[in-house]
Amino acid sequence: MRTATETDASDLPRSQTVLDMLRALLLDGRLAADTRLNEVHLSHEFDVSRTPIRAALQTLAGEGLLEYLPNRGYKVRAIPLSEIVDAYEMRALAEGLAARLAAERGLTPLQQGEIESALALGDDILNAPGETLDNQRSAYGAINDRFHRNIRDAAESRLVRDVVQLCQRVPHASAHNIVAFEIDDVRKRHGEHHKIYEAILFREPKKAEALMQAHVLGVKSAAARAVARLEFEKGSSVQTGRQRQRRA
Amino acid sequence: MRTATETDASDLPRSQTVLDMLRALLLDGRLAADTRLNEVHLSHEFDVSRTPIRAALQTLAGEGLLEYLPNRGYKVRAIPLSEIVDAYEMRALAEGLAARLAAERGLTPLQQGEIESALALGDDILNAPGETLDNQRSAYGAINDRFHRNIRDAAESRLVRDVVQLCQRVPHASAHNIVAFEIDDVRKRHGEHHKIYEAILFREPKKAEALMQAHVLGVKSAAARAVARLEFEKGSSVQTGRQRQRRA
DNA sequence: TACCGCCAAAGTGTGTACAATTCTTGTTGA
DNA sequence: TCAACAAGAATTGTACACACTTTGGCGGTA
Repeated sequence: MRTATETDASDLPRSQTVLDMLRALLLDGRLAADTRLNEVHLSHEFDVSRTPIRAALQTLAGEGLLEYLPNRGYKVRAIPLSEIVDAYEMRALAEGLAARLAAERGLTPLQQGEIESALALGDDILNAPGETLDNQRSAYGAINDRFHRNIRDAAESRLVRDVVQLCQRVPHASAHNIVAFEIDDVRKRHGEHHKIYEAILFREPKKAEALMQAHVLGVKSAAARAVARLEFEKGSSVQTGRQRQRRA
Repeated sequence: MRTATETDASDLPRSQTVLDMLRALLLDGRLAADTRLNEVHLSHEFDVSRTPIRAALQTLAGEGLLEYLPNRGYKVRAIPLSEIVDAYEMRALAEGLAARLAAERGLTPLQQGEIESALALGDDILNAPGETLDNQRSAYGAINDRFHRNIRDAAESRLVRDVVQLCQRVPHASAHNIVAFEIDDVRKRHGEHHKIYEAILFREPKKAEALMQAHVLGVKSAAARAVARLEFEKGSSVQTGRQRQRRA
């Protein structure tokens, strides 16, 4: 998600590595909630001094992944389930606004090309007969990113970009979970992409906003279903392979 | 706006002062856009070492007030007018969501009391015959804050809180500008507060959300009118006092 | 036994020296 | 005159030392 050219208010050349690695750890949930992060320990772990460690921790606290306690350092913030749900609600509003602004301001030829190729690639992937479902889903993740990112870019609003980023940095609230979706859900979302693009292309701000809001909320439901399915499979039987195949 | 108890992912005891002073400078627009901030210079200015300065700068970059360039330090980010407008649009959505969530989850007796007293105080202030208009407006600022803050608290969503904070930290996009509003605008906004509170009290999420969105967008328009009026007065004549009185 | 205060250990907050990078400026050559 | 280059200055990036705060344990006292 993060690129080197992104002016991200992050920090320093060397700290960059530390920051990215720590953030990945947190987003993947590999660090338990309420775990306290010792600066000296981390500095040995990453083989740097405390200075870049502190910089990274401060940035992560600013992103809401860590909690800061004066004179007592940082600890992993516990994310309540409600916050993950809220992240989808908020993102629906923010990306809806992005779609509206994009429809108002119009697309550059480049953005238009990017989006159309993303849509076409999506069509191909979802219709490819030889591919396995898992391959289709994981390949679709990148396509999905490209579609949404180009619309956000077209909105030309830093604030919208920041808010979406804030929502995506809530652990487990990212669309990367698409790999666990039902394939029918992925198809449905892709169809919605087409409709949203049309609305933006035809300069219908209200329609684009409404469609995008519904789209993201649809993703929320699909994610909830995916989580419920995974929980069910984990808890009920060891034959997850058969169940996954039947339901997909 | 910031209190000591707020877990704000900011930073360190001593840096706190530096951070707050620098932020105030930036929000008031007292530092020109693209000004580069020299760490050594600032450390002499505030009579601390570079360490707390760096911490403050990093936090401010995270808040979007500064821009970070690797190996080249921080500079004041230029805020385009469109971003101020976007901040109101985004805040309308976020506070709308807050109102909806508050209506869904309900108010605590304490929040109910806070809001009702804010509404009553507002009624008193706006109806007080002896007060000057300027006094009324500045006194209303705190009331306004209290109303909105309690609704956000009732939403119990960290993300909503963060997004609103992000919007309010866009220079010139804060409701503190209320001191420049037409007094009739302030009266209108106050009336909307009453309606919003009713909707939340009667547990009407959709209605609360719609009313709050319209309310904040109304504030946007009022702010735009206020800015236009100030520009007009500044550019047209020196008799600002008489004009302000006539229009108010 | 329960409670209080003191002390030591651990860990964070700050200052500062030094390394690495970027910017400035003066010089040289065409 | 201008461009390219190089040396020096300025500025940021990192490491590390030390001061302050917090915390947990220990012993003494009621």
